Amino acid sequence: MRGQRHPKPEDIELTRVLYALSDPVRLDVVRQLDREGEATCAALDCGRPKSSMSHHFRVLRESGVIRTRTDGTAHMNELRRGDLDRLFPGLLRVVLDAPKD
Amino acid sequence: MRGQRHPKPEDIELTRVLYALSDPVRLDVVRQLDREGEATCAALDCGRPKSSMSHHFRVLRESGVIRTRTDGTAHMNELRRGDLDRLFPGLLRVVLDAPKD
DNA sequence: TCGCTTGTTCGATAAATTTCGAACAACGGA
DNA sequence: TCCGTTGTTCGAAATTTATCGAACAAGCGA
Repeated sequence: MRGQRHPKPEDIELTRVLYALSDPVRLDVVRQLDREGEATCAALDCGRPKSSMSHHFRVLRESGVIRTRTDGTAHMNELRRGDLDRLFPGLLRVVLDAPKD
Repeated sequence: MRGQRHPKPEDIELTRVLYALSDPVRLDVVRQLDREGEATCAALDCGRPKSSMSHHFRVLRESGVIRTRTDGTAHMNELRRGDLDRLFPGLLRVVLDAPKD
């Protein structure tokens, strides 16, 4: 439960971001974060065990899609909207507006 | 070298499209098709063997990103711009405008 | 029809991902 | 300090993907 790795904006790669978003569970997390702004991991479980969700959060985090902040024992997650909009203008909007598969 | 499977527009799924685009080789193919409109598989090899490229073309095709038309012994590929723009407006533009990783 | 060209398919191997229980670590409150 | 909560990390198994040579298929021209 240590400081997580977040890529610097200039290290965020399109292919990794697309990959991170290409999973239904992770996409669902992104949609929830869009609606709710911020949320703990627990609040976002998609019916999966903690260890599974932890994996998905890591993929999202290391690709640069979300930022995780430690708040007590909880981890607050939020979209890196600013960075993503700057790097890939419109991507987040397209993905969030798309009909759920 | 048979008739290929192309998903109907209503069967194109966002997560599959994102996945298809999340590979550097495939993304490169998409960029070339954007510039050149249409191209044979051979014209698009990225230094990989035919069998490898054939795999990538299939992923792109079955996800709905490209359409492949048989022309003699050659296969002409093109982006499914219309379908993609209708389903996920802006996605193609964002991806094509993004700086190459 | 023979042969060349273009791609697909098969098979096998290697690598990466996903999943999830169990153990561990950090924090904060009683 | 002890304990409950929140997540991460570890390990292992199952699945999926990527790669690429070799064999195959189809169209076209000589």
